[in-house]
Amino acid sequence: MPELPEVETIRRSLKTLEGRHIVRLDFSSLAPVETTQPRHIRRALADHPILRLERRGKYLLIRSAQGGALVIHLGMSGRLTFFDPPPKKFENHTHLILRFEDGSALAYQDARRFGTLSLTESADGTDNPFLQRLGPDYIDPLLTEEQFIARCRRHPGLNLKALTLNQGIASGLGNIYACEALYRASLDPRRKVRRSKNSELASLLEAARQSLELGIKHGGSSLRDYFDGLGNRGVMKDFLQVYDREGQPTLDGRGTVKRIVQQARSTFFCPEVQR
DNA sequence: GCGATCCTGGCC
DNA sequence: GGCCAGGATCGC
Repeated sequence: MPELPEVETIRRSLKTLEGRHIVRLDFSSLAPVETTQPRHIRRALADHPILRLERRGKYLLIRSAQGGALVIHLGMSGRLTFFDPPPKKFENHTHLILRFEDGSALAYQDARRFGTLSLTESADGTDNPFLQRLGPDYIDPLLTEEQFIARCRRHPGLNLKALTLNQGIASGLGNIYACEALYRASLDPRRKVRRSKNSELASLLEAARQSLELGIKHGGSSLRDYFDGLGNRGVMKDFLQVYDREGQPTLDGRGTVKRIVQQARSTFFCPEVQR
């Protein structure tokens, strides 16, 4: 479900968590398949305040004043919601509840359980297997064109759609913003990296940045499941050029949107614009 | 590099 | 009942 703009919006909406003292962590018996042992997570977080929230690609980090951080991936259906006061009974599929000293709570909910809950004890996350394989953030200003192109060139056989979805090359794009970025760069998602010029890869980086920043500006795309940490919707859906518009004109009216399947996922694109 | 696979829920 | 869904890993 959530891509970089959605996770960033959630992060910003949960600024209220900073300084809140965690007194208890309640895990469900059906936590996501990839969950670090609850007792390890408890040991790292319980009885200490939250220092701040960080983001790496689509991962959200809840950093404890103790130094370590809970590393959350929301998968397809994950949701984080702050409650003050919390309800007596939480919604179905709530797998973790952080309870704070003042009675408020943060709930992690994930029906499909594709998400992950893990830990890092280091500042840079290099001790965490998920963060370890992550490439630089697309919106990290320290990521240069040259570096991005070099990282792309390691995968000459990938088509451009698969390239954009690969979090090891650069991180943060998911299916929505991958389609949007390729449209913005006027690049055909079926084209191979080896058939692409350096200037085209550079324009893909720039297009990805603009697509993601626009998503952040509009609070993310609420298509079905996504809400920020306070339960608010994002309006980016109204600004999407091609995603979920099969058979309709692109938002800017430059052509008609087609849907194809790549890597077993829908790609929305406009053949008249993208070559 | 590609397809199958992990899950549940909503919609036709 | 079948198909689809903001994801990513794993085995061939």
